[in-house]
Amino acid sequence: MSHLGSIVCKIKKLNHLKQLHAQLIQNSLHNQNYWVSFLIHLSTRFHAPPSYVALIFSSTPHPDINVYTSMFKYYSHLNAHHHLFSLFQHMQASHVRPEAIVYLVLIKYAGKSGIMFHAHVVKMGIGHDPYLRNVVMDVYAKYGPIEAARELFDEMTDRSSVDWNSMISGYWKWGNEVEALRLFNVMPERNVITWTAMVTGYAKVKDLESARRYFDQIPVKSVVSWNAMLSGYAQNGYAEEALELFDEMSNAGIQPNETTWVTVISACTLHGDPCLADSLVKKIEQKQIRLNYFVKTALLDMHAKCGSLKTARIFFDELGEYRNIAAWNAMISAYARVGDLRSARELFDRIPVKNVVSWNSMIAGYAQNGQSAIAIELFKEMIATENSKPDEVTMISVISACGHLGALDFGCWLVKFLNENNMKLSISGYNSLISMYSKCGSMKDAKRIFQEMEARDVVSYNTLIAGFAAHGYGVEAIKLISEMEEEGIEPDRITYIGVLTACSHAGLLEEGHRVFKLIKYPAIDHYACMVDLFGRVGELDEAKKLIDSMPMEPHAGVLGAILNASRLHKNVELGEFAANKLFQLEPNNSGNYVLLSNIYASAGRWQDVERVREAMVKGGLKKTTGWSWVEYKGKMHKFTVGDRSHERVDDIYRLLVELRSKLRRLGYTADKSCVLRDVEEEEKEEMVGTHSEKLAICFALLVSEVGAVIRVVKNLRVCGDCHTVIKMISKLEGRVIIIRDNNRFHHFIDGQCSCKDYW
DNA sequence: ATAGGGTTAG
Repeated sequence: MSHLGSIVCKIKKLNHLKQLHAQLIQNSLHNQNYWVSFLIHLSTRFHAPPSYVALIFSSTPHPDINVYTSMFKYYSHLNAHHHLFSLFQHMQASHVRPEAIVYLVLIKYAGKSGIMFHAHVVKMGIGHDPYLRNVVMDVYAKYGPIEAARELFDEMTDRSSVDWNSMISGYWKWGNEVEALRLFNVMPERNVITWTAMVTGYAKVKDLESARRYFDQIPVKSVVSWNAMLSGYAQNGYAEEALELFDEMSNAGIQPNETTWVTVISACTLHGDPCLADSLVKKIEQKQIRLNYFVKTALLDMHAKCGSLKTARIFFDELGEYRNIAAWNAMISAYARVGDLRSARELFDRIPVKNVVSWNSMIAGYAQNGQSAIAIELFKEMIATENSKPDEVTMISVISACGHLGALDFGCWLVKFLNENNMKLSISGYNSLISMYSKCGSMKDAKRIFQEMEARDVVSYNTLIAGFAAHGYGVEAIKLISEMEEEGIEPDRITYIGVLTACSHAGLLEEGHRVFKLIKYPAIDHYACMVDLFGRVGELDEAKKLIDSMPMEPHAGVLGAILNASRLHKNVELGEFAANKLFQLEPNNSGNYVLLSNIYASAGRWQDVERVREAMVKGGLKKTTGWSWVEYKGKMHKFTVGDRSHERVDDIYRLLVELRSKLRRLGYTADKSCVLRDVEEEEKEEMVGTHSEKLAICFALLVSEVGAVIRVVKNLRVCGDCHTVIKMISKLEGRVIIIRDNNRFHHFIDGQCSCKDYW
């Protein structure tokens, strides 16, 4: 027994705990309630793995209330709420009568669902226990309704500072700054916890000056106060201030704890400076502090974001059983960030219990790596899964994916979903809607959302301007500059790129020039826009002059604008100049070869056309063929060249044949391009749908029998043949057709396209 | 025993 005593004295680590356990088994004491609750208590402190703790518990023949209480605390520590409830049922089945302390732990840690035990507490007549009473009130204050907390608070005749502090934090939590401040001012006795709650509260509403003012007034700061201020800076993006405060803290002789390290590591991550991160890791190693899984997860994330993915993975693997949901999520988003969706998905599928961030990381991963359709599929899976409710971040990713596909029907369904689930959007949420509507070709809705917003930021304006630019609404884009200045929002680099692009697409030379002069320090992209503007309206000399006057070397954007202008205005010499430079800059871009060969073709220089084509083949380049999409009843349909995989393929090809005879009857036989040529030359049905665009257009026609507007959305260039088909459909059927081609929109009405320089 | 601080997603 004295040997046991010496072991108990030495317990400081998980290993010592296991030694004690082994010793207890030797002495046959391992299943006695006193020792079991002691072991579980230590397991909580030393972060023992769940499997180990479960083993200790299950080998106890008749666990008493103390054992259960220790287990409740252990599971609370792990955030394993589901275990709490099954354990409570287990306890009731074993006829162990719950005491106040059990309810306290249950209510406190089971969070929102824990409050259902309030009724038990009242029924058992222990509702006046000062600790339990505070916990009930605190849970109401945290999870709502806060009015219920206030009722309990007002009923109390003997309020402690703990009760006051719970109410103040509660009001902050619900964004009620006024009431939090009022209680702070009238409470009889404030302590360091009260002050720290105020610091956190102000940091939460991004009022860091007030937060700092309260922080400076704290008579005796605790390490938690320092951590609160540090995290206030870090969470609001002030990495430098956080690191400065950390120095101040060290100078004041305050020992950082694990939470401090987690906050400081996240500040370094935010700073994105690998050297800084390295020096921090060394500092931590020097101090030989014990790293809990929180710190390890923060380090994992730091390496994933500004170090190496390999090191991050090492941390992830090392965490083993302690791996928490944040570690899984950090690793998934790390893989997604570098485009390794397979590794990301592999981890995602292995997560034991996913949370909303897991779903969001994976959905955003797909959305940001050009897999919009899969992103939407995963979202549908998410809302069909129990216990996984999407939040604003989810919706922003899905709305963005929807915009990339141009799926307007599904976009409208998402808006309905937002309303039905009472989801409030922040400015960025509204911005994503503006972008989605613009990309789906519905500027009316984009404008409506913009006007409905209570407050806008620079991104709201930039998004709407980019939409106007894509649709060729130049005047509207220019107007927004003055509107944003009236609202007190400063235009930035992106704003001017948008407005200049809009001027360019609308052919507004003078207006664009005036806007260009407003820019204090034009960036290279602004020059590219101006070159494009000069080029499109045919002022090729001015464009060339601007390039020569630029203070920087022209990049691919500038030269691409010149090449495109040379094609539009059939200028061989300038085209050759730009193309030769572009071949050096972007050897793998087949588009430049195609443009140059088009220029030669328009000048009738067929030998040169052939030469460019040969050079392209020699360089191993192929003209890229792509996919076209059409949305029908919220589902996207994808087509490619000669595609016969669609379920309504027979209908589609029949429609194409009908369209062909209709065109022929009306005398459209010898247009240089046209569908007819394909058929008559080859006399094969497969050739009818040589281009994916044609198939997509026909499908659109087939499915939108009622609608007046057909939206065809695609990523690649519309070929001459398709252009003819589109024109004919719009004329024959009297429909408006909107095509997204090269990220620009072309509105076809009565066989006319709104863009002057389009084909 | 009860109140204040921490990692992950757009």
